[in-house]
Amino acid sequence: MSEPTKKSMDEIMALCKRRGFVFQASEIYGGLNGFWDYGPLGAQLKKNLRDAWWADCVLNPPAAPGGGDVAMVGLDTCIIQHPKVWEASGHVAGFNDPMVDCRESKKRYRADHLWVRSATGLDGQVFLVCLAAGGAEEANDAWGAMKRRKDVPGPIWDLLVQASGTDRAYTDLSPEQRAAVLGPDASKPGSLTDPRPFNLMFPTIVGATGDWETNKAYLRPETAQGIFVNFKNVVDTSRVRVPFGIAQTGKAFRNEVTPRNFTFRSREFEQMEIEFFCRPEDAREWYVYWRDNRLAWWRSLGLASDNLRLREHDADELAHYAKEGAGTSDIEYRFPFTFPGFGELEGVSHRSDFDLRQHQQHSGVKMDYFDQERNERYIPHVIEPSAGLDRGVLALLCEAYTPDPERASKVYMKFHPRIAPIKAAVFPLVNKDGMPEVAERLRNDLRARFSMIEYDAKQSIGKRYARMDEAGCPFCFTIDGETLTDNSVTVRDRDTLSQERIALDAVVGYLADRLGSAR
RNA sequence: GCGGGUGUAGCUCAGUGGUAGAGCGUCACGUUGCCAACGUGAAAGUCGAGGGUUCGAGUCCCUUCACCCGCUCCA
Repeated sequence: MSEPTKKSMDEIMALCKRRGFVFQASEIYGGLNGFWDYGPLGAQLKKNLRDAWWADCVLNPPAAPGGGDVAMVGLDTCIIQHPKVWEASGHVAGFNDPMVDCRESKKRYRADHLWVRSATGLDGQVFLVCLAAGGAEEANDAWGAMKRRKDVPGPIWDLLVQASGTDRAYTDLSPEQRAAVLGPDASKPGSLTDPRPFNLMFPTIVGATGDWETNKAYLRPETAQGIFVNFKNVVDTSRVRVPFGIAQTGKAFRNEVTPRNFTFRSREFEQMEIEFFCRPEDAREWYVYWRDNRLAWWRSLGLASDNLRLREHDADELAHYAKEGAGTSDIEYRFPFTFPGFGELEGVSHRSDFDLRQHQQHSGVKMDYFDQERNERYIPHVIEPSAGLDRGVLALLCEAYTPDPERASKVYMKFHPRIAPIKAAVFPLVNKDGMPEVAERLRNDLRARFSMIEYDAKQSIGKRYARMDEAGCPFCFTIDGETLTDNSVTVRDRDTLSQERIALDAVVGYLADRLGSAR
């Protein structure tokens, strides 16, 4: 195993454009920040990844911890849900955090993390600010920590020592008072902006004559809630019993503060989410099951190098629904733009019974589940493996990108055959002498049986191999003069460049063996 | 949101005030007959967009958009 090296994101992006994997959205109008389109090869690659996920999570999930079957069903819910869904889920409150910028230090803070004490400086009253995420009690500790710091400049130190009074929220100050506030990382007062709201959800209007006041709705910021609000429907109609899971893929939308890093942080993106419902006592066991199986799944698609890792969250970074749960972890990939760091591909978290309980409370509909085997009633706990489909595609593109100065294309895409957009190519060595007829017949046979099959009779054979290298096609079958006499063809392997002769009528079997369940 | 950089053909880039260019790729024809071969030819550009200065702007100025990098943010 060679040392991981940093690939050039610029080169990967150039190839994505050149070969039709990814285009900038609305490109002819100058593009739109945070939006990307998939070209012909990218669309197929993304579909292959989505299909592999569905096949391995819904249709044929890994065996249960104690052996035996795991019950999984699929769902496809709306992008626009009732606005109350997002009040219940916490997104209306949580996605509207007011933020404060510091003009001097260029830092940005959540307004509700800023706590204020007053002091009297040379120019009159000054307000000091400290940073504390937990609330007023934690702010008290934060002041103590500030006083123990050795790098506080003298004038500020003088203010700090005499700062007094109870902690007040920054958001409670008047505009005049804010002008006298000394930011946590500033040297002079008045560098902080007013709190500005950040609406991470996309608002929209339902109804052709709707107005913003009465008909406001949101594009979903996650697919998960569509599953939770259908929990009862699935239980009542699908003959599933706890433990079981509901899976869904689909678009989600977030007004990211800073879309960045190619498709990694997009404002429109696709998720692949599972909500797995289980008894509270079994949450830890199922958490471990999904965490380990999801990691193994990404490995099985070719992200098998040191570029993939599992990271358990620390207690202090857990989301509101996951505190004190069975665990939360990220499956992370080392992207060129995060190198040597990692970026999140999938999060596996124990959401406890938070969501079902919230919806029960807000809707008034009972979400508890009667377990007939145990004769007990409870609201199930949830283990959520939530993967980013577009991030998965990006990781596959980055992992596959393999520079090779020795070959004509200088680079090839080493996709796992299962997710490679083009499964195989068929070439007549020469576009005459009966070869095209045989090649076209083979192409038709393969297309009837497998996914995307490329046919190319143009230009030299070397160029055609090189084109397939950049597209990441794993196998090329070439019909030559010998085929016409003995019905054999050559197979050219993308990764080894080796060729072998096999019988024409063995090609279908050859491909089927190597593509496995993927077609 | 702040700072830095970039933006010219599908891709990589040259072009410092005076006719829009090259290499590669793409396409056609010929030749070749297993790794971007060769020959001839062709298509392809709102020079990111808008405004200004100028006799004249790809080039200078202003504004704006997009992408990359560093902060920031990331339920």
